[in-house]
Amino acid sequence: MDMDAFFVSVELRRRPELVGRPVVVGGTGRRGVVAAASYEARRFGVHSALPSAVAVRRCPDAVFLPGDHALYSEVSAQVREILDRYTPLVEPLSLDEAFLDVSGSVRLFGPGPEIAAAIRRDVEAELSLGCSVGVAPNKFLAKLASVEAKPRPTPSTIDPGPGVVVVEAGREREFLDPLPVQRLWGVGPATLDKLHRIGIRRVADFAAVDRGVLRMAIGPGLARHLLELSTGVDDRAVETDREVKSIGHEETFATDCVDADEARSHVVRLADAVATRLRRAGLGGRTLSLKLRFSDGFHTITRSTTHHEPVDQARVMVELLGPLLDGIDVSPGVRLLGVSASNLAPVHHQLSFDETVVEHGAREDALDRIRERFGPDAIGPASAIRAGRVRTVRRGGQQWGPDL
DNA sequence: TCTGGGGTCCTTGGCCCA
DNA sequence: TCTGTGGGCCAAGGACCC
Repeated sequence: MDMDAFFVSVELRRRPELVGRPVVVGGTGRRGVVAAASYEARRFGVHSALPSAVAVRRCPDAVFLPGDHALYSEVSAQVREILDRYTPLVEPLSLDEAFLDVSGSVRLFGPGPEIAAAIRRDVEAELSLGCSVGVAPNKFLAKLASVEAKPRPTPSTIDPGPGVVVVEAGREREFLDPLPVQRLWGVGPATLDKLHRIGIRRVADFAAVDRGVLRMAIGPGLARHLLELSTGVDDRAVETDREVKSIGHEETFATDCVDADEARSHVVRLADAVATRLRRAGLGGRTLSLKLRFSDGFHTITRSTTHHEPVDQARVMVELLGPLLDGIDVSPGVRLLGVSASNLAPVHHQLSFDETVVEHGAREDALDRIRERFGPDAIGPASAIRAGRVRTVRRGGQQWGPDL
């Protein structure tokens, strides 16, 4: 199940006067990108991940909206409620997409295509939103089928699309063969280029390719993966509760950071946000990573360190990340800084005999409680203050680029 | 007037150790 | 003792996805 132009459609419910116009949700600043575009905007070549500046050029008449992550999460939860009626096996992929295993629901609700139609009816009737559904024997094919089911913008009009596309078992090749190879999961720009060089343009071309040549071109792992997908094989189950592997925050600045002290205060702020989320999840990260993107050529580096025990305190995180940051020259200009924690494991403060950690743990617990009562901006680490103001990092708070 | 923020997974290379 | 070798962990980077 895949919501149609989700963020834009949610916005149009409260801005009905914009229906039928090119509408773009995303970053409005110089370094912003498009998060979602209405089908009217897509006719001008505007699509998600396109730099906002380019989108403005391609479609000067488009209405740009800043986006409201909290609202989209709320609506996403309402969609989820509808999906839950039809099966307990729902795997959310993002706010606007989910896999459903309905193999156990057929007796109650009818075959897959009927369930798909019922879900579309419910979503439309109760939420005034459109969605597309792919019905297939596995996740990979269902995902591709849902894309085929989507509305299509044409130069003159918008074709509403079939809404539901079914790929029946035994007819996988028929469906897959004519598709361009970039539609396969795992084929991005880099791999596409390599595949083109060895003459693979459509999924059908995999059948004739020399396996050795393919392995040489893209590596054995990806070769095996794509050969399976090209024949419609995908045995991944629908997973209802996938555990998180990492928690992080990153931020692109409106103006480059060239000063080491300023960079450090950004790291303090980001670490504080990451630590807060870790504590909320009852987790700590053994591996802490720093990410920097330089303005010169979009070049990105990461530096990481692994601690003997999971960390969920911002102060400890900064202590560990500080030396990594000190080893990097920021003077050429840094456009993005990120902090993330991986290698996650539960943290048990009460078992620690290290007085310092216990003391600071209690302090950060108090921080969490103050934020719960008075809001996320109520308090923050003093060392994160620049220009006399605490600026906290919020999930989705700056989702699509800086404001300026 | 060029590229966000949240992630996942894979590969490579170094190091340690059995 | 010397020399491989292979596994496990770690660090860094890259590709990809929504």
